[in-house]
Amino acid sequence: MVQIMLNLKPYKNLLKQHELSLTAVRLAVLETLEIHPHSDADKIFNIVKNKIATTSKQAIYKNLNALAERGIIREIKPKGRSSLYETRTGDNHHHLVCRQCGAVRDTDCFDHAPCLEPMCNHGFKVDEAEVIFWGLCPPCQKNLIKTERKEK
Amino acid sequence: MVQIMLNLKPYKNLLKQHELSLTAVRLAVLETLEIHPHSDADKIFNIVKNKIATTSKQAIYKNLNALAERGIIREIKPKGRSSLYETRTGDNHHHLVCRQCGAVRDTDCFDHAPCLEPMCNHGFKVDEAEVIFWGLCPPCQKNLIKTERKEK
DNA sequence: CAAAAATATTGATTGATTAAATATTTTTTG
DNA sequence: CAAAAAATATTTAATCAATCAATATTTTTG
Repeated sequence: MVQIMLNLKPYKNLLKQHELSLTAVRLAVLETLEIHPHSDADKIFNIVKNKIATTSKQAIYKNLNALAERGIIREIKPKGRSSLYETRTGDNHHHLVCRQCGAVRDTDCFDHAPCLEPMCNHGFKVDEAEVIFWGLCPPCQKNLIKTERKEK
Repeated sequence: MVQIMLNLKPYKNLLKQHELSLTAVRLAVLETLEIHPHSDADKIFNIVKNKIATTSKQAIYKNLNALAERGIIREIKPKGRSSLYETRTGDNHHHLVCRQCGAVRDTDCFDHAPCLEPMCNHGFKVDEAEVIFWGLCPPCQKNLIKTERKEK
């Protein structure tokens, strides 16, 4: 098991600013997301449980919602999966999701904010563009080629 | 109640091409989606039930999945909502979703296919870009202004 | 450190969606 | 066109993520 030292001070300040108390579970959730971006509640729960054996899934969910509401973390929800969370926020970056294995990768926004300008906005006041690129990650592309060969 | 006559022949051909049988429920689902784009399974179920009183939600779900798998319809899933379906496919168009009332509107893809080109693709082979623009629709913007005035 | 506020834990519940088994409809074939 | 085969529909039960409510514990504040 690898121990990674994280500086949680910036988060502690951020939580204070948002009038959120500094609880063990909350900090553990943030730490987990720093190390494992794009995790879902279940995965976070299992990781946090290693540190805080008595923790509950409910606490994980509540914290994820509280943090996401305040923009401290960001929630993405590719269809067919549970919600995923990440600490990288405020840059409107996008995601690549593998149809096969579910791998998730970040990719930058095209420009400063063109993503917030749809072709026709129907009078909508747009504040967020959520972009998911669906496809196959490199390993799954290779597996597909192997499978195709076998099928011949 | 307004009766709208729809020509379902193109769909019948499409279903044949995909080796799907022409069942009453399936055609009713397609007809419903033509008239009410961005409907969820429950809404479709209720509308279809008016025509086919004995129908089941299970049949609706199975048909939606079968049609979506073959690209005959498209599924979108804004976070926090059930899956929505539409018959407009193949043009990689995007969606505007109102945070307040949930209204959904189509908006065209920016260009022919730039949406399929993320900044950095991490070696992914991308085949679809799913874009949801979040914001407020015109009526909800007005309501917000009213509410702000009242609060003063 | 004690009171007040916020959060955590526990247990039950919801809601969308899927699974499995049987009945019915649609398609195919002679 | 009728019977067999295949596909689909219906019914009932189950799953899974996520939320709600009530009580216990922790954190914050003065």
